[in-house]
Amino acid sequence: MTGNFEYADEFFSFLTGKATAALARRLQRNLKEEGIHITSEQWSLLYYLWIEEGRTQQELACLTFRDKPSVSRLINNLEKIKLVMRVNDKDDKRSNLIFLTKQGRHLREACMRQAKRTIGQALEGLAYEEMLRAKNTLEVLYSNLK
Amino acid sequence: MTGNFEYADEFFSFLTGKATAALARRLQRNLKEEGIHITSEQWSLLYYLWIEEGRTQQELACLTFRDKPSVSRLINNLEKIKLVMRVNDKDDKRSNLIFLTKQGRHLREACMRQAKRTIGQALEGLAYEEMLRAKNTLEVLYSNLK
DNA sequence: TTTGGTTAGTTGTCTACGCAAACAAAACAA
DNA sequence: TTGTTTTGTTTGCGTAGACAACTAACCAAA
Repeated sequence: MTGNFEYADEFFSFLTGKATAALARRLQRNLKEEGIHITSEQWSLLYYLWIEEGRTQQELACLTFRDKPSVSRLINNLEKIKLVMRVNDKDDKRSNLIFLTKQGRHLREACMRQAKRTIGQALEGLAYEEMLRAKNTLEVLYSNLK
Repeated sequence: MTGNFEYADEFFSFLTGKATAALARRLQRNLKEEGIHITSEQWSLLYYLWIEEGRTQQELACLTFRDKPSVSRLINNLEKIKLVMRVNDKDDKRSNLIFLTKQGRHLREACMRQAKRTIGQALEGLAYEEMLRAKNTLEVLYSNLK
C-alpha cells in the first residue's frame, strides 16, 4: 500500500514532530537544572560514546541518523567545551576516532539520571505495556524510512 | 513517579528523535518529487493555515509548538516565496493575521497527497490498531510535557 | 491621564540541520 | 605503477531552532 492509505490523514500529527520537540526541550531543561549546559543533540551523540568510545564520525552519523557535516560540527562544539576529542586513526588516516575526555566521561551519570527523569515525566500515566508498544511502532516506522 | 522510573533507559530511543527526523526528511523528499520545494517545517505551519486562515503568529506558535521568533522567521520565508501574507489586524494593531496567497491555497491538494503518501510509507506493515495506539501514546506524551 | 503590567511581534546571537561541493587518504584496477 | 573510484571529513550556504532583549500596542488601576 506504500504511500496510499485511506486513513493517513488521521496520522498527520506524526508529521509535525511536536512530541519529539517537546521531549528534546524537556531533556535540555532537565539537564540545565542539574547544571549541565549541553543541547539535546549533543546528548544524543554523547549517549553513543558512553556506550562505546573510539567511534568514527561516520559511525556516529549513522547511529544518530544525521549527515556527516552535522556530526562534524557537533563534534567541533563538543571539542570546544572539552567533552570529546578527535584522535586521528593511525591505521586509516582519513578517519578520526572520537573519545570522551575525563569531563565527558564524568558527565555520564548525571546525564543518564536526567534522561531517565525526562522519560519518566513524558510517559507518566501510561501503562508499561503501552510504552513498549509505542516504542515498537516507532522502531518499525524508523526502519521503514531509514 | 515523575522523573524516576526504573525501566526508563529502555525508552531512551524516544529521546534521540530519530523516527521523527526520518519522517520529516521523507516528507520533504516526497514533496520535492512532486516539484514542491518547501521544508517540512513550512509544511507544518501551512497545514494549520489550510485548516483555517487568518490566525495570529501567536496562535501558530502555539499550534506548532515553536517559539515566537521561530514562527516570525518561518513566516518571513513563506512570504518570500509568496505562499502566505501578513495582514495587520485592524482591531489589534499588535497582531498580524496570516493568510494564504492564491499559490499557497493552490498547493494544498498536492501537499496533502504527499503527506498521506509519507504516512503510508512510514506505517507500512503495521496494523491499524497499532497505529492508533502509538498516536494515542504520543498524544499523552505531548500533553505531559507541553 | 498617566503609570505600570501584559501581550504580539521583531532582532541579535548561537547552535544545529541538510544538501552540495571540495578535499585528502585509501582502495582498487589496468 | 599510475589512474580511477571510494571513503571520511570539512567547508559553504541557506533554513530552522531556542533564548534573551527589545519595541509597540493594549489595558487596567490609581
